[in-house]
Amino acid sequence: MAAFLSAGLGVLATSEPYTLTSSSWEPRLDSPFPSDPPTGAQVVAEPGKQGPKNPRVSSVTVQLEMKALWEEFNQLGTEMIVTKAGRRMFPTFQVKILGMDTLADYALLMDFVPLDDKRYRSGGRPGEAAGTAGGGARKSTPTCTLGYAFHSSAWLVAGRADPATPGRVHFHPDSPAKGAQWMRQIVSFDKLKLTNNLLDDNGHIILNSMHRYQPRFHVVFVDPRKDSERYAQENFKSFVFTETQFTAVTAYQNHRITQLKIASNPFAKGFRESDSDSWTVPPRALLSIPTRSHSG
Amino acid sequence: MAAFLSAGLGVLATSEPYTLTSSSWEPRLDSPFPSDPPTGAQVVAEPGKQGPKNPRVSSVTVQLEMKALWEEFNQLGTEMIVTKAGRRMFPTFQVKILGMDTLADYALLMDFVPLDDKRYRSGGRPGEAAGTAGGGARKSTPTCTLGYAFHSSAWLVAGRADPATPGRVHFHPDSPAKGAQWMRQIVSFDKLKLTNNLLDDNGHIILNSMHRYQPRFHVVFVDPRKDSERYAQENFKSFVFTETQFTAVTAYQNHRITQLKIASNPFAKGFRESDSDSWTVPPRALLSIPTRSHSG
DNA sequence: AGTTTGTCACCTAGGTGGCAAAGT
DNA sequence: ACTTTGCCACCTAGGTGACAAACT
Repeated sequence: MAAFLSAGLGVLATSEPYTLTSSSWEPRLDSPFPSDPPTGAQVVAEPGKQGPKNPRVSSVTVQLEMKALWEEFNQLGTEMIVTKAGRRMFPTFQVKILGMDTLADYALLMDFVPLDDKRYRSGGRPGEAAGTAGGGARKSTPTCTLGYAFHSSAWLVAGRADPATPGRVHFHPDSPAKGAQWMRQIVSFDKLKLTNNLLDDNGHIILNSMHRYQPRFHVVFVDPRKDSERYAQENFKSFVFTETQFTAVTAYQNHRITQLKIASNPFAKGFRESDSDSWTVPPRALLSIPTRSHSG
Repeated sequence: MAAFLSAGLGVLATSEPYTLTSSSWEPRLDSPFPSDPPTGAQVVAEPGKQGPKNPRVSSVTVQLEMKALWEEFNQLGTEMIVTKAGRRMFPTFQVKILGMDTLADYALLMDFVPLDDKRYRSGGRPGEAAGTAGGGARKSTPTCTLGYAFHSSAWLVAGRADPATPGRVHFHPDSPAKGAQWMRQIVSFDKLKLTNNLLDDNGHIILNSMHRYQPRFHVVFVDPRKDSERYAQENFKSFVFTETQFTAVTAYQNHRITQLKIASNPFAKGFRESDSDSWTVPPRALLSIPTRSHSG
């Protein structure tokens, strides 16, 4: 299926750690990680300088759904489980799209870029978190080990990142489709799964456990011209929502992340306490995840 | 989504009762309905004269999956439940496709045409089935009320067909896709649902209960030419498998149909008797229904 | 009397985190 | 000591025919 786009994908560099390309920022206090850019500042991501763009994509605007929930997770340091068989993300990455050419064909896809070149570990005891890290190449000073309880204590830099995994992308299953179709309702990436299996042959996204990642969202205009490869650079637009960054883990490290997942993910309802009034998330966070269908 | 094809759909006439356009046939004894053409004779349907065709579709060949199971149902007189919310078909219509241009785009769709202009009812007592039908406009003589037990007794003609329902079509959700993708594995129409709700707004197939229908399968080459509407007639090819014809019902009329559904549909396992050895269907009939996915 | 509707118990299919055990 | 794996109970989500009640 993805053959129609393969040429255009070369333009998405996925190997180097992601850095914000636009706007300045100041250190924030609510992140458990050093040197984090601020989040939640923009409703619609500013993709920064990407060169001249086809108006078919330059006018496209994207809105992150469940933004409040993402921010709630991000303040604790979002973790996403990776398994051999592949695990969905929660929250699910969902967007509302505006500004497409209703009659043009677009493909939507996601990929994940490393947020830094570090490997983390969940070690030590509270108090010695900042000082006793192993043979790490830690450069920046960890500014905060805030008031949340880790499974053991805190995130420590454990060294340089493991070799980069194959930089896979995930096409939304409905790709390609007309702009009108994409804009009709919320687009949900609920089929996307994360795995730590380097040999995965199910097409899942391969990530290294204990590493941090930034999801990216790409809108690609399917150029009908025969020499469309020549225009690949102008025919896509990328969006980054910093509040969706996360640490890949094989088991949750921060117990408050676990509790928030249980409180907000319908599939984890079995682990909720009987009284369902003590949620920290608003009820709308529990609304069912919209899906898109072609058959209508 | 279907906009790219709407012009081409006009060529599919769905209003008049379907009749076999090719080959001769003789009366058969295993059908509970009068004047039924033979079934199961051809592995691949012969669509008959459809005018000159684009080689992109003329070389396409289609093989019905679960053929043995379809025939088993057809010998009893297949019934399909229709509900207000929409009900899936069982068996599911599934095909294996050969002969497509691997690089060309195709859309696959189904529609349903009336098999005759009659309305049926499930009336009378055994023995008086053939003679005492109500004020029907019955023209042909019912030849067989074979050795199976109806809920009451037999299918009687109850009069002329109700006004034809809106002739909806169901696009396979993966449409459009490359020939290579369609041929990679079995294509399953398991998202298709039948309804008796004339006001249905879920895009389901609308049928009249107590009427007989012939499912049809259409392969449409998505012509990249700007004036593709001009070539609509040559760009599609239709296939009919007579063993898939059925009567739409709101509740099963033939108890042997019910039992065969229970025996062969995994979702009806709850109604099976404890010993699972007394099936009349081969174990392969119970294999899971393959689905196709774009995300790989 | 025949047909349709809505509810139900019982399934399939698959997404949760917990947890013990294994791995490193 | 920390991380990963496999299995589990418990969910969501939705596909079955049975059945009683309603409809016509």
